[in-house]
Amino acid sequence: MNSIHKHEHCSLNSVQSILILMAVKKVQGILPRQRREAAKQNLRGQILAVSREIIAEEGFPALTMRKLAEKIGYSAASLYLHFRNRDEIASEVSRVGYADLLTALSSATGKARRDDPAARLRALATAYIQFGLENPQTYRLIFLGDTSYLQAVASRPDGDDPATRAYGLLIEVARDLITAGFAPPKGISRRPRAVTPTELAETLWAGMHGIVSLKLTCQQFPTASAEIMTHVMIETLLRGLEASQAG
DNA sequence: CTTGTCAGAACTCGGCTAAT
DNA sequence: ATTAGCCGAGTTCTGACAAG
Repeated sequence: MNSIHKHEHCSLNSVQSILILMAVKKVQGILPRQRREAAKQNLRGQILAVSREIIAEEGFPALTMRKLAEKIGYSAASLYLHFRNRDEIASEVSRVGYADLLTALSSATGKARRDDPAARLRALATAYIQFGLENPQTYRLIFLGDTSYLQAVASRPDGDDPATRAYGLLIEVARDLITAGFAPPKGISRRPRAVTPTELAETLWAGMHGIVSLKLTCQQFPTASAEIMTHVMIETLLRGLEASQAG
């Protein structure tokens, strides 16, 4: 017995019957499609979650399609219904990694006084280095691995790009430092000019990245703790900038 | 009947190793 | 030093199956 016949036993007028029929059609037609889509999204999320787990525990090279499939209880072939290839999974995991980094940096700089760029730089550098050391496999994936994943994140059609936003946060701090008078010496060339926020930001990033990557890749060296290195790097840099301002 | 999902088989490729 | 064979990995093809 179909839905129409069921409703014929009720004392309903024709308009009500049509409305109910439409509702039934909606439940039959659209809701299952929504359910399927929800299930698909759910599985996609599960694939990404397990991928992150594998990368966090064993590193990116350990993320194989067969291992991933085994862990989620499907065949390797099924993974290709949800992702174009392994690179697309890696790009998506990278994007989540950048998003986590952005959250850490935003949270740290947000706690510092807005009108104190030196304090914001200290907070940002500390958070960055702490993130790298506490999430070594994620850091390796997004900054020490294949740079094409960064490009993939930056060129997403939906514009969801936490990598560029994190970079923008660093440039913002650099700009505030310059505005506040923390200007590096001009004159590395014959035609002196003021350093740009981008140049200062990239130099700062090189220092922070240097500490994290040395700590992750070289167990014996450096011997100084990351905490000491961060402190010395930032304070030396700030004093240098202040001195250049005075001179 | 159509559509979407799944798994098994097979293909291709790169890295490693033993034999020559 | 070179080559053949093996192995593991990513990917594709194809047919079975279930849901609508």
